[in-house]
Amino acid sequence: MKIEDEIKSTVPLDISKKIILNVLYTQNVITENFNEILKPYEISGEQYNVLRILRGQKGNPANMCMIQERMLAKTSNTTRLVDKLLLKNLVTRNVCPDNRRKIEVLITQKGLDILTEIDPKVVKHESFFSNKLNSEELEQLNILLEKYRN
Amino acid sequence: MKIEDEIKSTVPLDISKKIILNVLYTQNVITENFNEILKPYEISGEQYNVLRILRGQKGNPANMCMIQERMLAKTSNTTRLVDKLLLKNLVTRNVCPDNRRKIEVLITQKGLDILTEIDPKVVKHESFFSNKLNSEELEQLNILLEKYRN
DNA sequence: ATTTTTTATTTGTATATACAAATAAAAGAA
DNA sequence: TTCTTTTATTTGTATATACAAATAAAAAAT
Repeated sequence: MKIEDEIKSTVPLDISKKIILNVLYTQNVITENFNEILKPYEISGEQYNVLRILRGQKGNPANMCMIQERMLAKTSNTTRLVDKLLLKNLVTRNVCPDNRRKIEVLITQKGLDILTEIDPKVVKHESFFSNKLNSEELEQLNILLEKYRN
Repeated sequence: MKIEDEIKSTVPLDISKKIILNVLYTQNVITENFNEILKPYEISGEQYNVLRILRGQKGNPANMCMIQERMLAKTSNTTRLVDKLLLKNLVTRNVCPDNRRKIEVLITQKGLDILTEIDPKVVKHESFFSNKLNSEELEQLNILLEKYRN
């Protein structure tokens, strides 16, 4: 479906506006779809993102700054996301002994187990969208998005 | 900058995941940039979106359902967005005489004036991104996004 | 050694998202 | 006409975003 139809636009839009709307709308579709996957696990998309970053640390603790700069939304409030994960025992949080300003955050086994359970569903989610394009188109879309953003 | 660098990914990502992250991250960049434009006018991106929809009605009142289905984020809470706009006298809200379940929302002259002031900045914002691609690439990006989303 | 600046994190506040439940009027069925 | 269903909107609650200000420890400057 064309973006004009998705937002029931009455006037024709120029290509610059269509692309902006298309990126914003596609993000919404992806996110809504992903939220459905996460619902049974009672974690939000941003909380999942933090867990994924922590797993990527492979046992090394992450501090708040590190998590922040790896987040997609650079203005996410990492403190409060970690608070929520802590309540669910999916992470641990301790003051760094070398630098008492820093906080060491680690994913727990329970956190790792949840990610392992979600993993195949994430792959399916990614395929659901990417299957609609052939591999050449996928590469092209990725290149164009990066060039568009600069 | 490649998406892996933006999120400081340590492991190589496959193309399906890269595109998802790229769409989500590009949306964040576009939105942050657009928020900067709106800041002096003290309206949010979603409030701007409602005003834009109301202007598109060309004097005909819009009801909540109509606004909702024209929004980019289909789960936006239109009632509360209109509440905020009402407080700033940018819209009017009245019960529809023909169907007392429906609400007629209209943009005020003050609302139209603000949009007129913002218009050239929106064009500049759109160009800021689209200037990075030639017209063939723009068409291609638009087509690929729509095909990707289905 | 004390003061200033920088760095890391937390807290506060307004707005928005996501989703469920409540309200209330209109339309349709018995 | 009365009851039931559908439609349109509002309200409640938890979470997240956006941004500014506060806190506090480390590093640098005097």
